[in-house]
Amino acid sequence: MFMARHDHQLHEGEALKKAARERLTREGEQWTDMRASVFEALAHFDKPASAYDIAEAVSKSQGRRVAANSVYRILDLFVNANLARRVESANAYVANQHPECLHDCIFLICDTCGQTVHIDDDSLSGGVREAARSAGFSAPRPVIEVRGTCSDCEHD
Amino acid sequence: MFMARHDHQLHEGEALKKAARERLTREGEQWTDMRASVFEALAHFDKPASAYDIAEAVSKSQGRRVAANSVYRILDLFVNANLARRVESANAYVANQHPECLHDCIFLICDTCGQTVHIDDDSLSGGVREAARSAGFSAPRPVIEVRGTCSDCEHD
DNA sequence: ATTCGTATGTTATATTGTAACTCGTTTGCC
DNA sequence: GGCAAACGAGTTACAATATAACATACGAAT
Repeated sequence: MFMARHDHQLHEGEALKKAARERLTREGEQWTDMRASVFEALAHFDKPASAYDIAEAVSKSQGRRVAANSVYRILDLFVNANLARRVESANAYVANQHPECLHDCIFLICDTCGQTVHIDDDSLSGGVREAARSAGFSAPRPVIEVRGTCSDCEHD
Repeated sequence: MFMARHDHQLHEGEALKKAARERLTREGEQWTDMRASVFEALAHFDKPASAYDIAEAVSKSQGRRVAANSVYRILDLFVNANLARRVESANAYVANQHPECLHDCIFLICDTCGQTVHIDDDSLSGGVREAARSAGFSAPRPVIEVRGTCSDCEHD
């Protein structure tokens, strides 16, 4: 089976941070220190991170106690602005590697190690959207995730 | 777009309860009073119910305090036995209307009223499974849900 | 200077989910 | 019958996730 190809850029490190900042400001929102800290913490995790994980990381990097509360607010903002995604079946968040373009994305989450890979396949997500529409749902936002075992964990 | 058709039976009321009991006993599990109560409570909700919602309903029907704890155990059993499904994006559960056959199912959840409809489309879910496999994931269990607005709530 | 909007802090609380241990009943075995 | 094993459920405690309500800080607009 063929995967939909991405010809847009995947950002990382500083480039990702810059792309995120630009995206957020283009939305008319501010790129504050706090938001930068939260984004940085989020981007440094190599698997989906809970709001509390992020609160802890930010607390460390700031040398003061940052409440989960504030992190939730910023994560909500990020999700709305397409800077981050929520992984529903893990109650956790990941940074979006290409905040400039909209996709329904598909997460593959390893039940063993928690590693999560993110694929885009607009034909699949489009099919799901269409199915929802023909059932009378408007403004559909597909949540497509797969729990399973990744190839690394399979070799045990 | 065409929907995969279901030619199997949709159960309701007593028939559903009977089908659930048969399925569970065929799995080698017991159909106890407590399990019957939980199933009944679950089946009576017209939208996904949290474990705590169910605990409350069961408490009422039994005239005594039933802890959420016990309900969770039974819900897990039900999910494993295909008597119920978990709606990940709502942290809630629904009864499976046809416990005798396996499907990856797709939930459409109205963000306004909470109503949830359940569709099966094996070509869509199969596509998601395949995408996961070709990314190296084994034993894939798709979670496909759509948040949106149902046709009833659209007319406001 | 005052007011307003926005971002964040602070505290409290609600909701969802597990862990650990106990008790009672049934079943099978001697 | 007596006993142990297996299972279902009760009970208590707690962990993890999420939201609500209100206070404070600060810059921009009037």
